[in-house]
Amino acid sequence: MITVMSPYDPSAFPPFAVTVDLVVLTVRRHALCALAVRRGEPPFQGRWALPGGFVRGDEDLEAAAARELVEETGLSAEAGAADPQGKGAHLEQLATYGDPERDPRMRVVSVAHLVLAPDLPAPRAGGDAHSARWAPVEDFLDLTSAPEEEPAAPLAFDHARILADGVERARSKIEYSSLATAFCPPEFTVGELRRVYEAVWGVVLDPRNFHRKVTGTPGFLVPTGGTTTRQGGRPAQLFRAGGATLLNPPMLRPEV
Amino acid sequence: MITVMSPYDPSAFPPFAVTVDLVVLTVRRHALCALAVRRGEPPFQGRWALPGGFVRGDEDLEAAAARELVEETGLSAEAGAADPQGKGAHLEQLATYGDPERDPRMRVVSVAHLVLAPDLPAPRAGGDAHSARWAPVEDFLDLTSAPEEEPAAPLAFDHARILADGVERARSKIEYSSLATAFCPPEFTVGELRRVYEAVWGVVLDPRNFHRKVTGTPGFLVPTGGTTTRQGGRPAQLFRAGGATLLNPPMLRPEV
DNA sequence: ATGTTTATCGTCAGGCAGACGACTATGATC
DNA sequence: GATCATAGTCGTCTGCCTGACGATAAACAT
Repeated sequence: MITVMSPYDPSAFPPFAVTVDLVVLTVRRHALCALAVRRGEPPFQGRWALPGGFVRGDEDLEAAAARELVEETGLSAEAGAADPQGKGAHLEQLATYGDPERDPRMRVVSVAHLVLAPDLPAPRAGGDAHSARWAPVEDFLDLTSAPEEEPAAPLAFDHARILADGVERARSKIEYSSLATAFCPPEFTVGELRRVYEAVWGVVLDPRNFHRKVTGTPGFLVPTGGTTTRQGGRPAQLFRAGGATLLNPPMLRPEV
Repeated sequence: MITVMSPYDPSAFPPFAVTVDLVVLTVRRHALCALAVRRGEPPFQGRWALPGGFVRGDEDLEAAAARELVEETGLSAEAGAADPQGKGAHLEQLATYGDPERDPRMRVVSVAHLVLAPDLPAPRAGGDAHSARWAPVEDFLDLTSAPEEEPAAPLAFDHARILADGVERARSKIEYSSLATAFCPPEFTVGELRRVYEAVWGVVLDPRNFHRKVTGTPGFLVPTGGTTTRQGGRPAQLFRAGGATLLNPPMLRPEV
C-alpha cells in the first residue's frame, strides 16, 4: 500500500539506481549471437557484459533503452509491432532484475530489454570498436562446458541470467509471432527466414514443409515480386514481412 | 575479480523510488476478478488502485511482491512453477512501468507482478476490509462503456494499463501452460477447471472436448480417487494439478 | 554436359480439434 | 417412486494441419 504523504518525504523510501540493460540478438553465420561490451571500469573490469546504462531523471524506460541502443550500435529501434519493414530493430521490455546483491556498489534495479536485429556490420561501441563484439550465445551460456563447470567467458553481474532469459524469450516468441522477420533484412527469401528459425532454435527444418507453412499463413509474408540468387541455387522469391503479428496456428518447434 | 569501490557518488545517477504493484486475479461467480484497494491519501484519494508498495532497501523484488501480497490479502505466494498443490498462490513478475509522469509526486518505477489465486474469502486490507474488494476486470477496463468514453471507475495512476497487461498475460498463459489450475482449489473437477477457462477467456467451451483434452494430456491432471457432487449432477472425479507445467499442444482459445 | 545447390510443388498417412450423439449418476420436484 | 434437470463421461465422424518424403525447376561450378 502506498502510504507516502505529499509533499513527499525522501527519507520515506530507499533510493534506487535504475538502469536499462540490453540483450541484443542477431543471426550471423547460422548462429544466434548476442552483443557484448567489455567493461572498462570495476567492478568486473575487463569482463564482458551486456550493454546498458542509467535511466535519466526525465526519461521513459523504453526511451532509455532506445538511446543506449543507438549509443552502442548506431541502431535505431522501433518498439512493439510497428515498423514492419523499416530499418529499426525490434525492441521490447524483457524483465526487471533487482536482487539487492546484484551490483556490489549500490542498489541497482535493471530493466532489461530485448532487441532483435538483422545481421549488422561490425559493432561500434561509441567509436570504441575493439570493446564490443558479437558472440554466439552459447559462448556465454555454459552449453559447451561440462556440467558443474563455469562457462569460459562468464558475463559480469547477473548478465548471464538476463541473456538466458532473453534468448528463451526470443526462442518461444518466434513460435507464435512473426518476430523472426526482425532478424531478416527488409527483403528476404523463405530460405533466409528458415535459416533464422534454424539458428535460433538450433534445429534443422524441412524446407518444403517450412515453405508451405509460411507461405500458407495469411498476412505473414508479402511477395515483393523480385527474386534473388544471393543464396546460390535456383532464384528465390523475395518477401517483406506482412501485417500479421500473430501466427495462428503457431510454428511448431521440433521436439528436443 | 570484484574490486571494492570507493563509496558511491549519489550525484552520478538520479534517484528513483521503486515499488511493486500487484495484479491479483481470481475467478468468482463465473467472472475474472481483480483485487483493488481504495486509496486513503492523495493523489487519487478515494479512487481504486492496485495493491502495492515500496520495495525495501535490502529486499528482492519478488520478496517485496510476496510481502505486499501477505499484507493485503493474507495469501502466501509461491513463485514460479513450484507448489503444484500447496496453498500458495502463483506469483510471477509481469512488467515494469516507469513513465516519468506516472506518479505526480516523484519519479517512481513500479515492477508489476501477477498473482493468480483460487476464489478467496472476502479480502482483508490489513484489517481494513471496506477499503479492499474484488471486482470483475471489466469494471476497470472500459469494455462496457461506449468508445471514447471513460470507464465508470477508473483506476489510479496507470493501473488500468497494468491491469490490462496482467489480464492479457493470464489469458494467453493458460493456453500453453497448466496455470489455470492456480485458480482452482487444491482438489477440483474437470468442470471446475473448464469454468476457469470460460471465465478467463469469456467463452463457452464444449464440456466433452474439454474433458478429452485435459484428461488426455499426460501430467496435466492427477486423479485423487475422490469424487464430489458440489456442482450438482452426476458425481465428478477430483483431480490435483500434475507436474506438467507446459501444455503441448496448447489449449486452443476459440476465435473471437 | 554434368553435378551441386537451393527453391518450389505434390502426395500421403497420422494426429488432433470441433461438432455432436449417447449414456450415466446424482439431486430436485411432482 | 417417477420424472426432470443437471453434470459428467465415453464415442464417432470429419476436416485441417503436420511430418515425412518424392519430384521437378532454375540457377552456378567444373
